[in-house]
Amino acid sequence: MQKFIPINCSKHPNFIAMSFTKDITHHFLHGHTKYLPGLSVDCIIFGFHQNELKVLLLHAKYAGMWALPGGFIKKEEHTDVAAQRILMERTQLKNIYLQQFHVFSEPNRSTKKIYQAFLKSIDVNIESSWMFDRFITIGYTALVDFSKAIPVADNLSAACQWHNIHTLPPLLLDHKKIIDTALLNLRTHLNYHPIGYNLLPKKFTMPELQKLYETILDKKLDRRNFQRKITNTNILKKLNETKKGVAHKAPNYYSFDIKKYTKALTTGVEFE
Amino acid sequence: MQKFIPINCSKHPNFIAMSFTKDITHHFLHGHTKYLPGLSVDCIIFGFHQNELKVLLLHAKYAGMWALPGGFIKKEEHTDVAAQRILMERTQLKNIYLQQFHVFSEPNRSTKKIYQAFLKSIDVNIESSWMFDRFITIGYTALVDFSKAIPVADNLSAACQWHNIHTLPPLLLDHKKIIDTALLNLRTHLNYHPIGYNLLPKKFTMPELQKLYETILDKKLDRRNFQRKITNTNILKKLNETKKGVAHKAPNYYSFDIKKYTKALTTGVEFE
DNA sequence: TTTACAATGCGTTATAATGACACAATGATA
DNA sequence: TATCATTGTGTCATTATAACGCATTGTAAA
Repeated sequence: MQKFIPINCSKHPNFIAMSFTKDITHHFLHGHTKYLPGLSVDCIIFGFHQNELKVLLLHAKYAGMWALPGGFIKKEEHTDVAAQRILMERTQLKNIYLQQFHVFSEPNRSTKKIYQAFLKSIDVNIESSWMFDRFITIGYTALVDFSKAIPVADNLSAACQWHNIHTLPPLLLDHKKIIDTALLNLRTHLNYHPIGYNLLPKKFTMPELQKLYETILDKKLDRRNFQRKITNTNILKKLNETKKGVAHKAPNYYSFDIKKYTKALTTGVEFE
Repeated sequence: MQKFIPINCSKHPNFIAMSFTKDITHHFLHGHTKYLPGLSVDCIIFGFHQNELKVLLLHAKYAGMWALPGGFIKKEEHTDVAAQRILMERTQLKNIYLQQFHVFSEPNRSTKKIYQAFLKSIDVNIESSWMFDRFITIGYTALVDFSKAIPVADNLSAACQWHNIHTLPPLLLDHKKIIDTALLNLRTHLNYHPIGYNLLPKKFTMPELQKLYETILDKKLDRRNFQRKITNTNILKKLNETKKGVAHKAPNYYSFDIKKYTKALTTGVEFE
């Protein structure tokens, strides 16, 4: 016979589940004392890996489907700070390029039924909750270095994973539309601002940078014209180092001139 | 001696004030049953008149200063619809170009003290109200035909007037910052999208259109190059009509080719 | 060791876009 | 009828862009 372990003890086999249930219940019943009601932040976290543009998604336990990493805004918190906090919790990264791009406010933006079914499934009985309300969400775009981000799921999610922008799974609510809008926004942004500092490693080759642009714009660019245009923006520093262990001619390494890059972020550079 | 008139009667000299007090009290005590809490919409309504870019402002009774026309979002309302509603109430105009551009969420965005002083001044005693909370606001930019708009104040305002963008009075809270952001946004927008359809009368002359661009961009443009660039966008129709009663050579009238204009709004046109 | 190869780095050329400016046409006013 | 500020159209030099050529490089196959 199994030895008795008090259910409050972390060694009890049900401990995680019990703590989870307790947390969930508390969040549904009392979350509104900590967070602003009816308003959330969703982060579209873009990464670049193996020549593919990726988005970080959570597999929501309560919905059985994928969703954008999001969260709520504390009573005295700036939404930008809330977004930074959420981004940090999901990727372990600080000081990341992050920018609000659109507010989504369809009147039917509510997961009430989904939450109710979920709560029933875990034997939690909650009649009413702030979480059942309609939510208006502020979309934030983040660009992160894929190799540096460490995806971490929240307690309502079973997984936190990168997904190819072109092969997205079915998504919660209007999250597909939110991602589409974010991508369109990123493309427009790309034409008038430098990009890449947050998406590429410290040093990178010209073909890698070009691939990034091609991936985001979803079209081929002329190799030689690309090099000339990018070089003319003056945001790059050519390093005295070539990539090793590659077939054919080894490409040179570059890094961003962060001073000029930052300046170009505000003043803008024409790209195409 | 003055004849007695029941205070509920519209002929009573205090009627307007009484109704006003009643409306205010109801709004502060029960507004949260109709509107989403802590969230508002502010409209930056741009107009163009006598070669000046104008913004529509309200003189807030409760603050004794000017403020942006704004309002709240109904429980089941899209924020775009809320903005349209507010715009319509202040200008009597429907189907206006309107676009959200930024969310403002400083933690200190609250007019609690201002409201409390105001309520005290009109002998209304309200201890707590949803209106005392911190508000996050969604900024919307509207472009309207100055000559068609009919400014109407709301019941919390003493006046609704156009103000020159360069000579703005002191403004409530962060409203100055909101206008600045809207203007920056408008300038950026101008470079890649057609503009003018909502800011000019149906027919207009080339110098008038140029003045609009110059006013928004706040710089001089070459008359001849401007004409060529605008003409090349193909969004104009040259009318067989010249402006009458002007000294010197009479300029031709133009109107927008609304089909091509609308297309250019989505696909974009380069301006400079 | 030599050669082939695929990718890189640096050009060239034709075309289009841009900025600066010239000049004739216009039409109310003197 | 002459004046003149303003408009409409055109020119030209300069710059930006797209399309493409070719030598260089370093690995891998011959």
